[in-house]
Amino acid sequence: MKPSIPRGTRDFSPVEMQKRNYIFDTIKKYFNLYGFEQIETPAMENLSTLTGKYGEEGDQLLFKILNSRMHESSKKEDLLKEFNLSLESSRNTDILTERALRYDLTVPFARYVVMHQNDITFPFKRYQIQPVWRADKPQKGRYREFFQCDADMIGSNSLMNEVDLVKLMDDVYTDLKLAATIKINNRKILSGIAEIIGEADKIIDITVAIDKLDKIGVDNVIKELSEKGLSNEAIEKLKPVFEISGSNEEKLVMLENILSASEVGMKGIKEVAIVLDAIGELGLSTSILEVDITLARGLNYYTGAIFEVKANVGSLSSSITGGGRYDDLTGIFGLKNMSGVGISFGIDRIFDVMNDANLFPESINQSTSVKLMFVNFGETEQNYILPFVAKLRKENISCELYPDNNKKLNKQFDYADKKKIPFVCIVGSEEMNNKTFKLKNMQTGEQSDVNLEGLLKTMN
RNA sequence: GUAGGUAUAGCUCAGUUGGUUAGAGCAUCGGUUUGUGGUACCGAGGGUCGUCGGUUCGAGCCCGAUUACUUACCCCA
Repeated sequence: MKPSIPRGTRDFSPVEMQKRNYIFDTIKKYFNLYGFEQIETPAMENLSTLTGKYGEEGDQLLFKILNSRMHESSKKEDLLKEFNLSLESSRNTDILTERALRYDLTVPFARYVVMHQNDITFPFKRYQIQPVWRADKPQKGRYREFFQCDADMIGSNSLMNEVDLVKLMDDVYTDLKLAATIKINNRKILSGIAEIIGEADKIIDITVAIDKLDKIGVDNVIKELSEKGLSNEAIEKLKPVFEISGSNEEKLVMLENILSASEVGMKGIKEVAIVLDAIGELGLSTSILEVDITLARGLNYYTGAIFEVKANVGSLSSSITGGGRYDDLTGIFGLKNMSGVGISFGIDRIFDVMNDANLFPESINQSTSVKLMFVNFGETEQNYILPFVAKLRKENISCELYPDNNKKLNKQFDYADKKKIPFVCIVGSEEMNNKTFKLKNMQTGEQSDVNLEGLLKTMN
């Protein structure tokens, strides 16, 4: 049998893990620094917990888990009926599937908050670093299994949380030496636009179309909108929105003119302005903060600020971080008035960008931390060396004894070389008699006889 | 869902207008070197050419179908 792994999943080599951990550690460092506490939730959730939270598209991308032991069921007729129905259209039936793999970390977090509300002190700041699964068609920068690094604060309406998150993103990307543009928008502005032109129910079509402005141009966007059933006068009213450009402040002024009659819209503008002002005071180290009214984000649960980060380097055009504010995600689970805001770092895409642009420090291109390998000549030598290995390890020196005692020396040296182990120690009968160690520097090729003291000294 | 590309050794890939026994590099193993790697030289093993069917005297190559992988659009981290 030829081995393979499911499409959209990957194995990670020691070198890749070294690089991934470099990103994980950096993100974790700032999560802790900003006061977030770590939690974990199960890989699978009840299907009912997940459905309806991500919009139609998201629901289609859920990896559902087929119920087990269906062959033992006493309701095989019902099973068969449901199965046939599900061949006709997408449907979720408990009798066929009642669990699914998590699609993101935000909804499971909302579920967690409701379930553990008595133990939580609000506002609650949590972080979570775990894989999520989406039944998407894989392509560049898109995987079916990938890690998200989420930081959310829930139980606070303050816009200072948004400010904190922008600073956090800037800190992380500055530390990673990855030039990034943080795009910010607000769902209330989008609602305002839809309200003003009198097509509140077409808000998604409108934002999707606006999003394509720089890709396909004004004319094509208008064409697409009229195909979606937008009236000509609505499109006329929408035209000023297409013209919005300039600095962040200029954009907001233009928006104010357009949305002055919309209460929600004006509120959205004000929210963005407050965040911009605060960031203006604080300053960002390397990232650029940009108001982008075309930023829509499909996830249904966002109600306020929306964030999306793109790398300024590399060939990946998709976002490497996303997030926003959700006012009532816990409501559906029975806990009202719990506004939350959060962001999610997409570590796999960050990895791709950094690898592409050669942003990893040289020092982590090594897979092993082993400093010294002892050559293994045979059983006698092996037994003689073992206590020294233990001693070195007690001194915090990472070392190993070549495990097989019947392999030729060139084989053993080859192993040390491939693993990039910097020192090899040779102990045979001669060295045992003289109580010395023959130590070879694999980089320079130099070789010398030392006693135990000398060995420890060189290794430290 | 729509549209392209690819499939040949463990890996990365050559393979001419269809013609004898399908090749290379890397990797593996052995040797030059039984106590010395990274360099060099010599040698060995490893293939139902993704699968099924068709055209042909003859198919890795041409045609059809199918599966897997991959890229773009949509959407997303």
